[in-house]
Amino acid sequence: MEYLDQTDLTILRILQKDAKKTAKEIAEILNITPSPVYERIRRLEKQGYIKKYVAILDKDLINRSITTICQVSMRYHDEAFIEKFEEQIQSLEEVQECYHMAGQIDFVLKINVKSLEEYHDFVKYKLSKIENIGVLNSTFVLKEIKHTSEFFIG
Amino acid sequence: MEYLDQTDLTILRILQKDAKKTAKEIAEILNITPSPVYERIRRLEKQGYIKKYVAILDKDLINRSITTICQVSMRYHDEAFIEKFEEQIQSLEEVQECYHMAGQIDFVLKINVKSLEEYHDFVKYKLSKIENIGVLNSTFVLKEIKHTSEFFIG
DNA sequence: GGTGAAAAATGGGCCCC
DNA sequence: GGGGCCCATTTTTCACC
Repeated sequence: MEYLDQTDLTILRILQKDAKKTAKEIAEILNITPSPVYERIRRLEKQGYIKKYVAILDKDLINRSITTICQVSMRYHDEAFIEKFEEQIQSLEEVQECYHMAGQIDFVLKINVKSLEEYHDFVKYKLSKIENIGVLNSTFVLKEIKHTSEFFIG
Repeated sequence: MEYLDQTDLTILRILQKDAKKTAKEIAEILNITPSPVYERIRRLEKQGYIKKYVAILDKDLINRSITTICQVSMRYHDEAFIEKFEEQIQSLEEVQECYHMAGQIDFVLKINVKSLEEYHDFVKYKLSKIENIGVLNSTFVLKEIKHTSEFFIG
């Protein structure tokens, strides 16, 4: 694995805040010409540092205002059950995040829905249909204090 | 607030998956010319549906492999304490997400760090320095099953 | 650093509500 | 008459040498 220099890190910091910044703009910040900036960005994409570029939408405007954190524990912990659970979670479009955890809680899920009614339907018809779920504990987000896709670089 | 038609929704679905799709490519999918696609995207940006465009980085490659979910409860629930807590959390760059929750747990945080040692330092020197924290319970992510910035549209 | 290709952005004009 | 779409043009950016 090759290491990144300060120029690479600066480029990554800029792009994870604003992917629309042009190579020219970044070049001005770095006091170099646009060409090496292009090349570095292409390299960072190719090496996998930059996975993709996405638009971040306003969840209230697109009617996904309700966010819940849902803790799930399995009844049995066979490899097969775990894998099947993970597979099924992937396909649930309401689930934005899912983590397999250390400790008593097996999985933590973050779910976005339109309304409390929709969450009810989600749990009733989708989540609880997954077999082998033991404990299922939902808590509702009152306010989003911070939510970013950025990582601290450096 | 104006409503979005199916064309708008399709554009949003495409862009939150891949912001590099050109207006021309989107136009081909929609069977229209690029111009209305441009115009709609500008409008969606102006109206706030699209908040920003960002690069998604690989957290392992940039050395943020350790993710923890941290549950925090406050000792006192004065407005002033809550607001100060929220303010201080905003400025912690290790914290990627923070939600004010309903229920016994006041806040849920998602934190990315390089190593267990760094997490130790984070809790010791940053998080626990915030006054009025009562309970602080960290659990570690063993595996990221799903993590997307996309919302289900529709 | 420079060049050809491509995409973004803009403006005029058309058609259908 | 207005909104949305198409087409043509200019400007900017990209990608490659």
